[in-house]
Amino acid sequence: MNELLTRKLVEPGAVAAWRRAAAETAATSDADALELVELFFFAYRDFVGDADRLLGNFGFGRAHHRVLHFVNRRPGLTIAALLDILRITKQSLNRVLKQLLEAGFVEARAGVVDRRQRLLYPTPQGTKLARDLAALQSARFLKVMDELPPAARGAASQFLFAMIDPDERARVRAHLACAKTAGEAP
Amino acid sequence: MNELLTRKLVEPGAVAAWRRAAAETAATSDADALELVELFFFAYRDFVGDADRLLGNFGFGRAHHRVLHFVNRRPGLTIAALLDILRITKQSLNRVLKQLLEAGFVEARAGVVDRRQRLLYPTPQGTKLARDLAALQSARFLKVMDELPPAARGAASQFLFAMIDPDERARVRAHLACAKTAGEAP
DNA sequence: CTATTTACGTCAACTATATTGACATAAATC
DNA sequence: GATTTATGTCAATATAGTTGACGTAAATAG
Repeated sequence: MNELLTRKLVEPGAVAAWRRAAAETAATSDADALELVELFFFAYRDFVGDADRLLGNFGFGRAHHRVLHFVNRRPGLTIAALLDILRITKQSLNRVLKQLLEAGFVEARAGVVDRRQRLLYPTPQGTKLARDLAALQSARFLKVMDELPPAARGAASQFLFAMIDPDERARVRAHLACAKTAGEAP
Repeated sequence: MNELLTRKLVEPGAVAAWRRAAAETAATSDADALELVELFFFAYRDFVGDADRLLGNFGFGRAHHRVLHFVNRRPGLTIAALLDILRITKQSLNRVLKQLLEAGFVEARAGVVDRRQRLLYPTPQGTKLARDLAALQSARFLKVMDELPPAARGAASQFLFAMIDPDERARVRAHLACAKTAGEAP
């Protein structure tokens, strides 16, 4: 891949957007919005593709990835909290969670305050896989941030957060606040 | 929804990012990257949720949406081109495409230059549904762009494009170049 | 003009991920 | 003691995808 070519490619509707921004007429047109819709589709397609390949080696799929990821990020997570994050039914969660428990990537301990609850923790093996998966996806972001002009970097985070349903933002914020930095001492 | 609260919420890692950007030390840490991974997950979850509800009324799913969307955006698309965009097998495409054809949302005409090809076009009904779906998703982007500071708007497009695999960018660029503005006269 | 390749369709079996609905159990709470 | 809560589980079903094998008509190469 030619670097010059690559650099030149980083600007679909961005050129027009910049011109308008520069001209202080920063409205976003319907055509721009449609372009964003498609870019979001392609970006997500490639984003999840990375992890899919690694997961295949373990006989796991995306569903396992999501569970392992959030358990690793928030050790001690309850089933109810996980269901709330993933927005799936308990039957659906139970299938993949059972596999992760049996394969020894996640373990469940009875809750101390409420013994009905099952608190989920990653095993050392689970932590390692979660870290490897996170590394793949983080690498994409780190590379992207490197490609982007410094001024655009903070904007990416703002943009994604603004894309979340307003009534969901508080929940996401709470999740981020109590999340562990992945890959801490296993 | 309290406006003040909402405004305050638009800044997960963004605060830190801004401080660093202001301090001219604009490196992106692993922790920031992880946060972006999760924001991307939540943002995409909500993004597709909008359209899912409308599709349900027609007995269609996401797969139908994607096909209809790209046929509407690029009338005259061939099966091969569509397979290349969606990255699924022809068997998988055929199932949903057949349903869209039978339901009268898409029609296929034999290619003029190569009569083996089937050129796909939206019917008036298909155009309407595609437009309604696009309107839902565009609305989210338009609202987001409105929430964001003008300087961050162009960055969103740049960011998403940079998230796409480098070897895919030329293809995406070509697609965007020859795409029709959705919702043109049916 | 025959041979091969290409663009597409189709049958079949299978996997992964989700759903709804009903029922079970143990622990917490009223 | 009755009820609610947190979770597990059985069963049936839907959607979206896969691989593999085979068919057919049209374009193209020899």
